[in-house]
Amino acid sequence: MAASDWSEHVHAVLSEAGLKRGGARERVIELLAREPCALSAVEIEDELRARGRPTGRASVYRVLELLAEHGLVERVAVGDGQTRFERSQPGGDHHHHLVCEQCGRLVAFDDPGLEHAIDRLSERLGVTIDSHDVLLRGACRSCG
Amino acid sequence: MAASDWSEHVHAVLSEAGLKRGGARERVIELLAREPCALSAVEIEDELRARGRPTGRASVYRVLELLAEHGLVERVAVGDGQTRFERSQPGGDHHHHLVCEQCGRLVAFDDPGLEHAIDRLSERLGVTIDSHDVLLRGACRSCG
DNA sequence: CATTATCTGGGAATGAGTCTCATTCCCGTT
DNA sequence: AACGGGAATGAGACTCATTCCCAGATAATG
Repeated sequence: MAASDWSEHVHAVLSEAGLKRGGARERVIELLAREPCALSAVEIEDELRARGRPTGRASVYRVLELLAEHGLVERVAVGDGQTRFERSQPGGDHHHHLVCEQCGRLVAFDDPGLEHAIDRLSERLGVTIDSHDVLLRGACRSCG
Repeated sequence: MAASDWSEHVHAVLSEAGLKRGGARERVIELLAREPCALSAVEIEDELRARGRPTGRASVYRVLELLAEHGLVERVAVGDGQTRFERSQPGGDHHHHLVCEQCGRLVAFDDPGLEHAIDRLSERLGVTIDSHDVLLRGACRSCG
């Protein structure tokens, strides 16, 4: 899904939900569309200000919350005390992350074996799993 | 590993590292030894005060940091804005958690299949994995 | 028991995230 | 094009976990 497709998809979903448009929303969506890397609310606020489009903190958090509610972004926790957000893949596809302890870079990956193991786990434990997160810590290929 | 064994192990490791003893340290260690469930620093501070052994906030955080550095406790992030800590198992054994979205309870589990999937992943991606976290969100057996 | 490095705790500082509320904006209706 | 009401926005106060600072207490050692 290209950035522009994602952004169109977002607008379609939000309009479908009967929501109006607004400057702050457009700006945050546009930024997320162009920067697929996981961004924190603070980074988004700073980046928008740096681009000469200052946007209220409350609005940034509101937009992120709204997008998350509609499954349009995913929260990514990498263990620094901040919540990061990145646009989610279509069709329920999702990936996880490796945090490189040397360079701090975030490496995305997906793995059917891992997903399968989690599915089986759900049955074994007799619980319902709505969602899951996996975070690896280590050295990325360049640093390892 | 029984609680008392863990507590002895902790004292052995810290003494080996040439550290002195102190009241705050003893109190936090004792509490963690008896309550294997993942506790946050705030909960620890409150619980100690409730037991009539008030302990400075800074000391609680310092002890937890110290124990974590020596691999004696593990940080558990469940996505509320707090870091939780629980005594770590011997021999590198470890488990993961399911957060019940209904009752908020934390359910611990382990799964060789999951660990295996992560091991293979390391090879497939060509990266070194030092540690990993898995967090499931869903409904526990009583709520599901 | 003197010495000294370590430990402790009160409180101020920090920083992410939340809340409030007055103002502004969008958009269907007139 | 003007209107009206609900939605969206933003400034800043606020919460709350965590960190920092520093002066005073304490444990181990000789």
